[in-house]
Amino acid sequence: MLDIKLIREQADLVKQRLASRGAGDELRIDEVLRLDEQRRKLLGEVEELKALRNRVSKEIGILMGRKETAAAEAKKGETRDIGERIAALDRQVAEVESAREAILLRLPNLPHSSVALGKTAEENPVMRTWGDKASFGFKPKDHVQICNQLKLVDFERGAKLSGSGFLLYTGWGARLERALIQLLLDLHVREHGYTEVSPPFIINRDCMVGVGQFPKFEDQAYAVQEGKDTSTLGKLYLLPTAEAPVANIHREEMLNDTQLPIRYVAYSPCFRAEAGAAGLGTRGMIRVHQFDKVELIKIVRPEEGFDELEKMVANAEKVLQILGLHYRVIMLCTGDMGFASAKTYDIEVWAPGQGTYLEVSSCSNCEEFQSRRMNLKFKTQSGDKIHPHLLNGSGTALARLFVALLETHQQEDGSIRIPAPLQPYLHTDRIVP
RNA sequence: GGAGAGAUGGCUGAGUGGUCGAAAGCGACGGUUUGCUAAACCGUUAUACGAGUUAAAUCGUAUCGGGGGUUCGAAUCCCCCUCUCUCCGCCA
Repeated sequence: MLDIKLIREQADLVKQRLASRGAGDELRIDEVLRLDEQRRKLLGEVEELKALRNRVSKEIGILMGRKETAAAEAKKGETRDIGERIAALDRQVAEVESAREAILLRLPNLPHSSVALGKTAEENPVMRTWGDKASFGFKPKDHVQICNQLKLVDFERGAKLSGSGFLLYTGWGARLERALIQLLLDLHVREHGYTEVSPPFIINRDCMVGVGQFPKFEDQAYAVQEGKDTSTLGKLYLLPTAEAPVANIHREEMLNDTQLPIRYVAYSPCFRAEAGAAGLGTRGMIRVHQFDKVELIKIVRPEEGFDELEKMVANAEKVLQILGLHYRVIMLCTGDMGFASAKTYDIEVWAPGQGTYLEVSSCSNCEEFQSRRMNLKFKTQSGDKIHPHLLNGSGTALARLFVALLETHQQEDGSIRIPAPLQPYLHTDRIVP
């Protein structure tokens, strides 16, 4: 959520930076300002009436104490109708306030000044690449062929269980997936200093609003119901990313400066309805409704936010480096950035069988956009209470990593060479037909 | 799922209709005293929104788990919900 004070005081700046996203959000600013002004005007009126009521009530109390009942009754008559006027004004305030809130919750974050201007993904600058595209002395297969031949994933039966876009990992495939999760968690915990957490996979609405997933992208989530009746529960949702629960761990809290920076790493499955992407548009494991991911979350002082973002990207890159996978890091331009982010780097891994780069990580600094939504603050050394920066990054998504790994390390004989760091987890150096 | 108990400021905990934003204690912070430390003593110690100011000061409103109601007035009475604890049932 954007700071309403910033919108009030620097409306032109806010409009200009929203406009750089190219989604037309700047057109809502004047409406916000109008509602905000209306709200303050109504607040002034109703608070004045409440002050009057409080004053008279207090006098009545004193009169009652002195047993001057008649005088007290007279005063009651005086204030009786004030209550109705207050109630009416309160309703108006609530209306205006929720209209204002509805827009504010749907306005995306302002892109950071260091972000490249652009409209589409074509304009995302490449920051760096690592390694080289794998070359083969034979015709490389794509991951679907490999999975079928080595019986790593049973696509048909996955669809039988849950529908298209759900995967059934089998045999070495299931073991490989588990080994990767373990490797990634250990890497970030032991070498990068993150604290491992394991969140619930079913989360409430507040988590979704807190990270900016809701209300704008409500149709992307799977809502769950308990049995027949959810009337008293409110809706719960399958997490689209571990970011949603983990970033919310300290929601509504006042942290101490000494607690920062906080770094969490979590494994979770991720559930994406992908509404509007009928049939998902891709075959195999590239785009599915459920995939595993190891997620990185940081809560940091604002002045450290962008340094910590660079470190987070480096942490995610390390995953690909130790697995010997060629990748590139791109910066998302203003037009391609996600809703909550002020600055985002994507890491794209090379998948030889696809002949394309696949996004396996997206690392963002959301600045205080999310911490304001979730009322998360910390007390600085000088005693100020301010919102910390919240960062999230994939470290990394698994399904596509799985694809790149198979396609990169496939051998002419149909086997898969397992990179050394993964071998202790999988207890083999090769997956053979 | 059933029965009961509870939710108050950073923490413990008092408060069953009227100067209660809230006693007391602890903690924290500032000060005095002190050879040093400790102790003692004095003081300060919530958040949000709005008005105000260059900035403060200051003023107003709201907040005692959340929402609604009764009343001139609610931490206190009524209703609904959530969560925590204890016991029973069920269960991995």
